[in-house]
Amino acid sequence: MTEKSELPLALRAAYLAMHRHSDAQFAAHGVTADQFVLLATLARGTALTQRELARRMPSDPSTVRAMLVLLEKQGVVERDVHPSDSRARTVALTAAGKRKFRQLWNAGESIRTQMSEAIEPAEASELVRLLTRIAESLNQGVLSASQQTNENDARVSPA
Amino acid sequence: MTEKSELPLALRAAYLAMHRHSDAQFAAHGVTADQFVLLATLARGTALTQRELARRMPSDPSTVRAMLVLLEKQGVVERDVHPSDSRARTVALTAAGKRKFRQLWNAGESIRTQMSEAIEPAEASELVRLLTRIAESLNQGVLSASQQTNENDARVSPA
DNA sequence: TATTGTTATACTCTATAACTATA
DNA sequence: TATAGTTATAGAGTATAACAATA
Repeated sequence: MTEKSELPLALRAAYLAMHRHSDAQFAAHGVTADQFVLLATLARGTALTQRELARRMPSDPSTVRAMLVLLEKQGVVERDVHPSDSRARTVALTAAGKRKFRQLWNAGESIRTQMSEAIEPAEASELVRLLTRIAESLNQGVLSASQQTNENDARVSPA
Repeated sequence: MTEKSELPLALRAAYLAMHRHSDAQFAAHGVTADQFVLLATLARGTALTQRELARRMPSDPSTVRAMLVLLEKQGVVERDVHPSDSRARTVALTAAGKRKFRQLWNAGESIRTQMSEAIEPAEASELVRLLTRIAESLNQGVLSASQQTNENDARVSPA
């Protein structure tokens, strides 16, 4: 019962600490922690549609659009018409965006190190497992049918 | 190495899921998840100064002030001059604020239940322990001397 | 001199709803 | 009819810097 009421605040405290340190670290590179997540998502799955990008963040399509507009101004992201669905637009890192992302990944290394070294290696994998399970449990029944596509779907090739 | 790079995203995913579900749950009561955290902080340590409230959230004093202005309009929070330090102001829940907080606590019960039931009880206490350790590690050296006061300090009685 | 809080200001993220164009 | 994206709009959190009042 104690953990039940403490867990939300502990989760919040850990996330906020990470988020603020990340913002501080990335500020020198002109991006926010959330923009870093967007770039990282693109780096792992190139040429996603905006909708698919939003689903993976996870975030809202209109939020993602606002972020993309900012990132396009920086020249790190570009949008092109989708080859088979002319309603849709694909999003990808530019060459400059890929360089920027590598810089950002290195800039974030100290935070990742500090987080993983705060606990034992076995505890880290346990922690990831528990966090993932909680996220899945909370999101149970929230995703619409179209959002439940497989991670390997929704590339440029027809979903 | 896998966990090291996955942990940040897993932490983010779990927090965002919780935060969005909380916002949705509290929206019917006219408050946000972050405002709930502020009210909960007040409920546990009445008559804090704004600065101390910000430290415990944790948040920024000017952010907290913006939130307090919104909450004062709702009549759930009141600020009074500090009895011994007339620069400072104490913040407390009004009677209506205490009622509101009890409603909100009940409204959040389903989320707390869902989170704690997604994992084993023993895992829940482990999870809280690991999250707390990570937060502490990240905040190491960040707090200024005045912020490192004991949890029992900084009430209305002289700190 | 240092600290508490306020004010002004600006930016990012968030999200809903109405809309256009296309599937 | 449903879907992808845009636009307009609004609000909420975040944080910095300059300032007044007080310790």
